[in-house]
Amino acid sequence: MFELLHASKQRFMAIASEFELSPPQVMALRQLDPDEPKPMSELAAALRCDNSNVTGIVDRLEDRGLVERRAADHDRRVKMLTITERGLDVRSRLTARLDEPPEPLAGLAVEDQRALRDIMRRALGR
Amino acid sequence: MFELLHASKQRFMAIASEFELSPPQVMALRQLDPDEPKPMSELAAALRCDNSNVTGIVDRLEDRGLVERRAADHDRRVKMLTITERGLDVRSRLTARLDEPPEPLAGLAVEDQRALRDIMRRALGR
DNA sequence: CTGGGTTCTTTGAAGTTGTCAACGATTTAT
DNA sequence: ATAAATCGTTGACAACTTCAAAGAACCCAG
Repeated sequence: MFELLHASKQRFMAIASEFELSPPQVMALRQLDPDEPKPMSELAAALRCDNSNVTGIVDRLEDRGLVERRAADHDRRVKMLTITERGLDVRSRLTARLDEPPEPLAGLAVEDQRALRDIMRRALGR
Repeated sequence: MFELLHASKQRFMAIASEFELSPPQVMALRQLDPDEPKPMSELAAALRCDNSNVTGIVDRLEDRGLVERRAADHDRRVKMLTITERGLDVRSRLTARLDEPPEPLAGLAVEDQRALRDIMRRALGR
């Protein structure tokens, strides 16, 4: 189990660096819904980290033109995050890459893959 | 899958902070064999990070008296890492805690757990 | 045995992540 | 209208990470 987790982490970081993104930046991009702008605090909650941390992460994503801040209509304190066109392109290639079955699992028999999927569903409660 | 990884990471960090250790410190302690001193470079390889990185991590473990550096007999350049008595105590409690089945998996039926174990073995080539 | 190249660890600089406390702007409740 | 709560930012600090460069020790000619 530990082994698998470590391998997955390595894979994740390798894919992240393919796009010259740090792991938290990938997580942020992943969380951002292309159709639905999301406030900073919501992203912080999804990432389970402090609000002030998200400030820096978004700063760097914005510097690369992948994300945009915009003041919300209903409350000028909150900043809504939207993905730019470039961000969308990166995001889609990134998620495609991440959704590929990881190498150790890809070699499994189809029946094993199905069994694994079903067990996972039961474990996570759906 | 992603969900499970994220949950596992949270669990790992929670257990690490129970012992007031950072994740890399836990990884280092885990890698260290209580019976067999290991050189810094070997630890760096196991952790898949730069040698210079290990210096700092071991510094902090040594400050807490969990680990000791000792010059190797055959080559005074290499520093062998040994676990102190306190380190051994922490390490054993830590691994015990980490080896407990994670919550989402503990609730599975015994047959599912076995099937999962078998599939994992096949995936990792045993 | 002496010198040059190699290897192991450390140091320093730089960048990212992470937390906490404090602040400014804004909103909400009294 | 004033006070309290909320959102994002900033600043301080600690840890991790990598890279380049240095120091110490080793090894191998010559």
